[in-house]
Amino acid sequence: MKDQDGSITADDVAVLAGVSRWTVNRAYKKEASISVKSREKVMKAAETLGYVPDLLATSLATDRTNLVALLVDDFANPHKLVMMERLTRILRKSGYDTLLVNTSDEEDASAALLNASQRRVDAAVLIGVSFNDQSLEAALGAKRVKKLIVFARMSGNDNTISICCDDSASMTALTQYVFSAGYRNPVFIAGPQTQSAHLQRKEVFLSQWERTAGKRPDFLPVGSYDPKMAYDLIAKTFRGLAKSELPDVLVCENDALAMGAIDAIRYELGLQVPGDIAVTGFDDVPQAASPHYELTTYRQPLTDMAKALVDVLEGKSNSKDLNTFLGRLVTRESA
Amino acid sequence: MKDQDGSITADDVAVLAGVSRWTVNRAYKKEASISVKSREKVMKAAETLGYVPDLLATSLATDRTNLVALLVDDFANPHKLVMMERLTRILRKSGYDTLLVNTSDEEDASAALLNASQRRVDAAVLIGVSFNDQSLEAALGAKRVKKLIVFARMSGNDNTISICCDDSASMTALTQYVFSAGYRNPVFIAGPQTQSAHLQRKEVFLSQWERTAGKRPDFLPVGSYDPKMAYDLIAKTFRGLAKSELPDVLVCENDALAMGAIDAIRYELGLQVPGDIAVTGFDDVPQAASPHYELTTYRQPLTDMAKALVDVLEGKSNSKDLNTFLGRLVTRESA
DNA sequence: GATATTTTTGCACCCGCGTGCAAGAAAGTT
DNA sequence: AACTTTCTTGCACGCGGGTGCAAAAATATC
Repeated sequence: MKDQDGSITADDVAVLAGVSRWTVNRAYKKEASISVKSREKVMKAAETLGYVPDLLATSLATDRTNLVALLVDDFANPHKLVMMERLTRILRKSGYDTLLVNTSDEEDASAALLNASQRRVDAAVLIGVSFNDQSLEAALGAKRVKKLIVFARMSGNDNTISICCDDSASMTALTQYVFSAGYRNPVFIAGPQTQSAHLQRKEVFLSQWERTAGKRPDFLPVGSYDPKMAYDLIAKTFRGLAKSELPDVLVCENDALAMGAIDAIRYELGLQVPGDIAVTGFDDVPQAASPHYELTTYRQPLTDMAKALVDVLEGKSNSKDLNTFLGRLVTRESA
Repeated sequence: MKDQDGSITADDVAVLAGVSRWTVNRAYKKEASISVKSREKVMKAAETLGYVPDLLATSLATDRTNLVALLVDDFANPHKLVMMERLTRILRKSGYDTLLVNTSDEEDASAALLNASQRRVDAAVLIGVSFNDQSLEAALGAKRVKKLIVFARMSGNDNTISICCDDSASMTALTQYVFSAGYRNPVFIAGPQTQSAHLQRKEVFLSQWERTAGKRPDFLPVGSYDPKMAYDLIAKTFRGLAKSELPDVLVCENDALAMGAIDAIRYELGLQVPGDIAVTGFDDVPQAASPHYELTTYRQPLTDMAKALVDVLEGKSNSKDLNTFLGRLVTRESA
């Protein structure tokens, strides 16, 4: 029995179909020169044998794996789950599979990256946050990685393609909304301050607000996009302050921070949201819609961004301006 | 230049080191018979050239990819994020990479699965929920998948290895806790009722409670492990009922449902948790600890389970009793 | 110093499929 | 019918490395 080890090769199909192995493979190639008869014979034989072409061998021969490494380092943020779902689904639709690489452990990050490159991924997509320059550099150092893409985040590195929504436009919209809603004393809750790949939300908000309201707001950087961390920091920072010393709105860099903020305001400061302090987020994670948070936030056009990613992978990305995606402000009760 | 296309092969290293290609490869094999001198020469040459063995070629030759497909179909449950983090990290530590396969789209599920098998994954790990029998069957049909593992869930299929915590023990503990806390009128909030791979929590709870309190509780099946769905169903089911008609505790199959339940109780029924209706969950997702939920729940020993998974992958799993992991009850304010 | 052992190394062939080219078959021309 | 042109097909060789065995080198034995 040929298939006793469970693997049927093109050769097996070839003998059954009465053609050569190469004809078998041609049958699977869309634009191959092969007669309809042969293709049918092959396909029928393939079906009865349960043959499927081996992607390993194909990849080795073509130097194209149709594999994308997705580097994630921040599993505390529920938005990552949303991104993963969207990316894997859309990538799959275009024929790509996703290698999930956990880079949350600093030590293992470069090893994991090296490993992915040894698998000759067609591209590495970073949806992490605290990618310090070493990690990025390591990624670039792995020559085998043909493309390095920073997703949903700007990149300062030239060897990198970044696909993200227009932080400037989005934060401007948010700023205007917050201002016109009557808030006058905001504090910006920022995430980790990274160098290579970062968000511009803080800068945009601070300068936009200054331009609009005349004074530059304070900001509070949280060590990571973790609701708990935001909770603790906000509790620590604002506890015991008089009403007049408190901000009237916390503009948070994303929903993870915003949810921590809301909890802290309610359960540590004993205040109302939005009555005493309003809160805004960014991302529109599923939980943001819960009646408990009712978070005013900004939803990125993830599907479009993912499609742009596919275009980049297939080399048909027209230009470099992939940082101008526009999402939409989702206004709820929290501000 | 050899490396103009970015790929240095063992041959390149061989000429630099002045040995044959085979000696180069031997240098990378731990128990290979090679003189220390040669190994050093090779390693030095490899380093200056930046050589790393190609995993694609290795996999093809050895029929071992060190790749595990992780099939996920339920991205609404934050616990999935926790599992993914844990699994990817521990698998990586043992030399495995993870292929993330999104099977949430029913149509694409089998295609995705087929694709994974074409990559000759060493195993497919299901951490999904609504795997109906077709999906499972499809997975088994893909001969190339050497092992099929159902993680954190029982499997009725014999060709499948299931690694999960002891639903019986855990739910018994939970039942006892709830009963001794004085609750007498529980309703069980169940997830989708699947066949092949399912949880036994409902059955265990119902029978345990019957044994303890004398009467079999009602249960409410939710279409998916989605907080929103649970929210809507609970709102619809209990709205307008008199206090006496309401349960005093909702025992939920997992935290996702429990969080939806809590929100519904508070924001739709206008009642207190746990004052009017208490709630318990299962999984101990990060959000369960938030002051808003303070959810009493049960934490599975994910790390141990992941390690057991590695044992299975490496073929050194002693027996079939991988369903007896014990977690611990985490008691908080919600019940 | 010659022979027997053991260690190290090289090599042919294989994993499953892709590419470019040349031979063979089919279709089109006059 | 003989000859072109076009379509199909087969094949050598390559992708990068693993395996088992035999030749070569190093070491041990008497």
